[in-house]
Amino acid sequence: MFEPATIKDIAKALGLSTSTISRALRGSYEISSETKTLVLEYAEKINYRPNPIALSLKERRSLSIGVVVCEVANDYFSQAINGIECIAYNRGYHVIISQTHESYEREVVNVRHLASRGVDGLLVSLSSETTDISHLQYLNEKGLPIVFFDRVSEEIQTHKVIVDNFKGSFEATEYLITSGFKKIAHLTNSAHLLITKERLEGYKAALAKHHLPLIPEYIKYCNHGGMIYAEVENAVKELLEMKDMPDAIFIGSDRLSTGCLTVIKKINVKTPNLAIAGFTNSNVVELFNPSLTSVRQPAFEMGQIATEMLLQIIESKNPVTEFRTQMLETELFIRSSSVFSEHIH
Amino acid sequence: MFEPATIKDIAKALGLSTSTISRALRGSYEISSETKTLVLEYAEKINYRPNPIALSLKERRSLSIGVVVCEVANDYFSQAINGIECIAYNRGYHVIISQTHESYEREVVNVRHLASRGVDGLLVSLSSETTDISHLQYLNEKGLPIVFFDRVSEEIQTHKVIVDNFKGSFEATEYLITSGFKKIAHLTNSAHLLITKERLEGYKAALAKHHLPLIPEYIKYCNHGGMIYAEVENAVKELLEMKDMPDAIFIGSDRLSTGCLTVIKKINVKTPNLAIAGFTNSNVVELFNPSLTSVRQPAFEMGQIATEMLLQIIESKNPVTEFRTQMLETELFIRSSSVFSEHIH
DNA sequence: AATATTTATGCAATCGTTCCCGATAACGCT
DNA sequence: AGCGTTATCGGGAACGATTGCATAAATATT
Repeated sequence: MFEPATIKDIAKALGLSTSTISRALRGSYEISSETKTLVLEYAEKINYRPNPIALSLKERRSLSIGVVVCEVANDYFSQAINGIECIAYNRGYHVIISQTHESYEREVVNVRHLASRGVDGLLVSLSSETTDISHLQYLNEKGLPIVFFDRVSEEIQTHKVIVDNFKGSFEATEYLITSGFKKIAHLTNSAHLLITKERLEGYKAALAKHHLPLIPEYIKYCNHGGMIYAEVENAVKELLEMKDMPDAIFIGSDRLSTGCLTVIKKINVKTPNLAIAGFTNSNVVELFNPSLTSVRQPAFEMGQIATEMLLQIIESKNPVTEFRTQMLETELFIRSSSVFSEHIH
Repeated sequence: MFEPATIKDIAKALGLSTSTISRALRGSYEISSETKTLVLEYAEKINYRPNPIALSLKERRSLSIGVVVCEVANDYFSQAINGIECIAYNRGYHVIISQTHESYEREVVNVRHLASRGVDGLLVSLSSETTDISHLQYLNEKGLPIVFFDRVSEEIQTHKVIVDNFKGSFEATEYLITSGFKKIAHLTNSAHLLITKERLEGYKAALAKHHLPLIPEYIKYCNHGGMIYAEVENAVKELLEMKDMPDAIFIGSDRLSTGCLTVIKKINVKTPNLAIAGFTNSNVVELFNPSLTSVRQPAFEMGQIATEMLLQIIESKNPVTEFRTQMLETELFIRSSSVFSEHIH
């Protein structure tokens, strides 16, 4: 089958020892230049590539990092992975991606799998089901570098990359309010997630600032983060069937934003005065109808920063004990979905 | 740092040899049941996991497969990767993803990188720039299993998963024609790709069947597959600025479809009678405005089938010489973008 | 010419695991 | 008692690459 050339093959062919070959290939000063060129030319000829697996075993590292996300078919995460891959490949690392599909159990399995596979570090964005993080805590304490991005854990001390969820949420909600909407619902992810809490707080703060009442029935959680369509449909329907129906919905997650629009389109409810704003990283959000005022996260950049942080830990000589949490800004893109005047006339 | 327990640690702790431990852990018949339980219990206690890197070196396999696509932030490919991951993880394989960003050079680098990293096989969808496939040919001849999906090469004999591009293209074009459109342009990917040729043929055949002229100026290629916005913008503008402007555009690729809609929206051209149909796997295509009649590929299923094919080659005892090309059907989703009556009144 | 130094190379251990052998008992059979 | 058989375990060589140490030859120094 597939048998790449080894250092032994070169040694045998040239009548030298493997150590000489190894040194010649790495350009060691102890090897005569004639031998060096001899070895290099032959290696080139037979297209020799060092076996990274053997190197991993010896060097006790794999030059690969593991990524744990809920799924790749998601605008935010696929963009973040782009950023991760961009940095990782430049620094000679492979990226191994695994998806939890928002399941705690799959998260545990994947994390263990990656760790035992010998990744040098882990980039993690928690699943919406996860409350217990001992599987990560254990590995982290054992010395496996971990960096969180977006969906972080407060219980583990390590580098983290997040956005200012409170502010992003506050701004979007306030924008709805200043556009004339008074009854703003909040459709959001699982309550376990820190991002959910932070975004909820931003929403609450905006209501409070403008002296609007906080109506608990207006807040709908989707524990599967929109992975199950029925869950989103139920939540949206419940909002639209309330006797005191909201006039706007602020949505706290990427998948729920598109999910909510899909539901509204599908059930074909006449919602002339319903404004919608939400977190999403869709590149085609301006094409949506009903349109969507969006809060966009710098996904690509977050992936890049998280990867740089991880590689810093991995490649650091002495154990890293000082950790930082880098917070980036969201961007608000205003579209007609939340312009009150467009709806009333 | 991170130092997992090894078989040697167990051997030393229990006063046995490494061979005995190895055999006990694998349940060999030569080991007494007392020793077995002793070893198993101790291994459990210290949470022993076999080192997959050492195993890879010994077994000459890595239990990982490489995936080469243009990018993951693309509806079709992220869905296909979902299918790939689904099968691979169930069979105990890791998935290593690399992106070419439609660059031939990056494709060569990534393929070499993956091969030298010791993946057991490769799932490939060619970049739009690729014409020379000797980098894959070489590895394939050396015995590295490769399976193509979607963007396949005719020059390599191996398993392939495709859709009936001709038919999908024909149906969509014919639908535009029977909806009353007579001047149908074709915006498509790089001419190098087989899918481009097949989709062009389907388009041509539909025109021919309905006795419509084939106008060469109506066919626009985007050699970067839509990765560069300006390329798409130019192509669309050229179409819209023709004196005999087309009344419909049929688009041959996922990214170009959304790209084209974005251009039309952005340049804010009044196009009341312009119908648009195109290949796309967007899950939110029904939200688009202008709307888009879409040809959808069974991406998830294609990923699954390709992975099953690859694992079949990898795990086969004797060299596989009989290869098959599995062709799946596309699905046409009709939306108002291409309903003539909606535009004329 | 004898010794010191430099130059160029090989040996062997190492990483964690498996597996082909050999070794050592205990046991059964004639 | 002598032999073969079986059960149970250890030794050591792989897998591919690196590297400290030893060694040999060549050259330089006194």
